[in-house]
Amino acid sequence: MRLSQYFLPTLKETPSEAQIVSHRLMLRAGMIRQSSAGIYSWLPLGFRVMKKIEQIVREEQNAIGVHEMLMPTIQPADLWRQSGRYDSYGPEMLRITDRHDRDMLYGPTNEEQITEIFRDAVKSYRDLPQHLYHIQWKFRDEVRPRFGVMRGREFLMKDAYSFDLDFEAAKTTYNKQFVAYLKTFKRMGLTAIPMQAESGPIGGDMSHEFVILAVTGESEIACHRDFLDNDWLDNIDLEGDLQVVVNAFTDKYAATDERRDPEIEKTLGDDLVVARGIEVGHIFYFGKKYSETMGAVVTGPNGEDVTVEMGSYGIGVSRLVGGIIEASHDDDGIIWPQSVAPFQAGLINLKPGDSACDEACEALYQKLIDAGVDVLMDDRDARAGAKFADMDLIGLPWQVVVGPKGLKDGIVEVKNRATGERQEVTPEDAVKKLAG
RNA sequence: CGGGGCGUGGCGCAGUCUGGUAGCGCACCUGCUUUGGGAGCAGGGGGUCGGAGGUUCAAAUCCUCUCGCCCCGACCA
Repeated sequence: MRLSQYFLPTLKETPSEAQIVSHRLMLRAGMIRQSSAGIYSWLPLGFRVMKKIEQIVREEQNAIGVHEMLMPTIQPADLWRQSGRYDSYGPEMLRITDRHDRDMLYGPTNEEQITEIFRDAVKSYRDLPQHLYHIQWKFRDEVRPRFGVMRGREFLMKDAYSFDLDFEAAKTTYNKQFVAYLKTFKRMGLTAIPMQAESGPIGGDMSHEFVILAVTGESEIACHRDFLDNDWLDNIDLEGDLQVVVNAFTDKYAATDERRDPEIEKTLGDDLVVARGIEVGHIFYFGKKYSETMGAVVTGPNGEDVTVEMGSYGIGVSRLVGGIIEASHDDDGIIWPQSVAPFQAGLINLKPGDSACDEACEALYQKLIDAGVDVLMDDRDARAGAKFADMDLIGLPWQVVVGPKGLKDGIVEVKNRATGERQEVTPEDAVKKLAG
């Protein structure tokens, strides 16, 4: 991509409404613009990151055999009357009336919708288990949206729903998602700690929040120090026995604020860490809560009616964009992990109009593309300082700087955004380095 | 929803107390000079001060109402 032809409206100054670092950086880096409180437009750069995150989530869901589908954003109120949640959900639910005066709502979640689909289609235990997900926009009319996209009213979420015949099967499904979540967040360069959590208005017994640590985190958490000194985490074979992996994580103490246990914490002593975290995922087993109220029943092996066991598994996709920035930035801007970076590298032409620079950049640009490197070339007629500042701000993992001075010696500079390390190499070596 | 703050050009702000029809920096346009970490000089365009009503000879400034946004708290992916 050529920056001269791209839409990247960066800001030198921070808009006054943005307080926390991810919100500030997302506005300054031209990733988002606010439409109204808690509702954002995603500009090209931000959209790319969100799509990268979405794709990682998708791949890990597909890998455990969950099937992708898509349910609507607008749902009929009657569906929610069946579960009783139309009345209990409260003002967080955005209620709409259509032209025929029918009660509708903008979905804050999709348990009712998926349960209706399931119960109308699945009648025999032979068709179990079923495990489905979609990645769709949700709306929750928060009283007080804040923190930019981390606590918006409109947000993109992956939510999966499982249907099993009995508790044992449901537990296995839960474990699959548990491990899939570990892999998903790890791929994004995050350390997400599974924590015992309240199951909230969705209800249920077995529930874990996946929390990433950040000083600006929204809530306090407590956990065993081991989660931070995470070399043992790297030694867990995520491909191994599910229950063993899940136990490895759940055996160590980790709890959200409302679930903390003073007794256990006393025994931990110096191993106790209290920190702030951002919830990026939440998995629930809630048994028959919806299957009972909505009649999701199959015929069992002995001809008896069996009310199915359900669970739901959410990941805040749009929230993760902000969450990753909270976990990975410095004074100059964002530092994207490779896997979610909007481009892998930035190519800075320090002197557009200079034929040596132009030719070297065009050649490098093409070679990088040919080598499969997603590159953003800053070919704007701007000053060097502005280009460096913008490139640091948008946080691409690598920067290749091409200027007249280096070119005299046949050299370009490769900078690692995360470490700040710079190397002077030939253009050929630069391509090798980035492609490798 | 309780408490607090703020709305003045694209962004950041001053001016409001002590009314006299708008200013600064950045950004933008033109020209010249510059060119390896957000350039310099000169010239230029853009706002009627969130909105409505009121007081006054005169309102960004005073009064009333209203809308929006932000922060703390309660609540939440």
